Amino acid sequence: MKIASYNVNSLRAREARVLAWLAKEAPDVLCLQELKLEEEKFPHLEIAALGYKAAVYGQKTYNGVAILSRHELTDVERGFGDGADDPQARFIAATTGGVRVMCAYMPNGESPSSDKYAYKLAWFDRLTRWLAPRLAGGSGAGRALLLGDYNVAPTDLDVHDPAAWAGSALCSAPERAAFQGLLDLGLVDTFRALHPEEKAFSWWDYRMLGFPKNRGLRIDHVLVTRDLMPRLTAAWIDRAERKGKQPSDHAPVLVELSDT
DNA sequence: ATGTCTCAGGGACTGAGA
Repeated sequence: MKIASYNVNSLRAREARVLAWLAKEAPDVLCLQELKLEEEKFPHLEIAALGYKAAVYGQKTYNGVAILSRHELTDVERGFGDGADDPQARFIAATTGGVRVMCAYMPNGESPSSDKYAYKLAWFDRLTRWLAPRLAGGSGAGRALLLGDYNVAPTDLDVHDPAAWAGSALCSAPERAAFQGLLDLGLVDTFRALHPEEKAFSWWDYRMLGFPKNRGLRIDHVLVTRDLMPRLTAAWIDRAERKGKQPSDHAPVLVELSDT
């Protein structure tokens, strides 16, 4: 079972490219972030033509997430349902192919002095509180994945120039602590588990020749429950998808799980 | 070197967000 996550930075601007990637890569499940459109504008027909069902949580202009799957999608949850009155569409979960898939677009945070940074830390706290009871037990609790654009580089190994990024949003200690808080719930960073020493990135700034100079960060992650780890056979970043004409600023990240 | 991309509003460009 191949499961992928891809921040597309506008599905409208990237539709042909994303559909071509989906057809070529043929994952069982694909989580999308930064759709930047309402569900009414989601290309349901084109996605269905490739053999996928879709659960969408959209929003005009910003944010927006979706889960695509070759299998049925059940028990769809949009947002945390925690009464926070948050209009930002950043989280969707569904059960498919025998696993619980949770797709997230974490806030960027801008800079530690920004209101957006406080929102980011609060959002991680809401996610952690939402997740804790769901991973604590019950049927299926042990077979779950949390994947998406975390907007956090967990360690300096995930940063092209740690000194330049020290203390900045995406790399600051409180954000890394929030990321660790998710691991403490019993989740594992799949890429790092299989590639403990590898310096690899999933996002490169459009500016300053970020990609040609490989000045990137690893901020897109596939976390899985410890119960799923014995099934994990591969975890990788599709760096080639960041090349070519009109790419997203992110590359897709993927994992392969054996069937049993 | 605040250097790119995307969107909305409004109908050319500016500002926001990343």
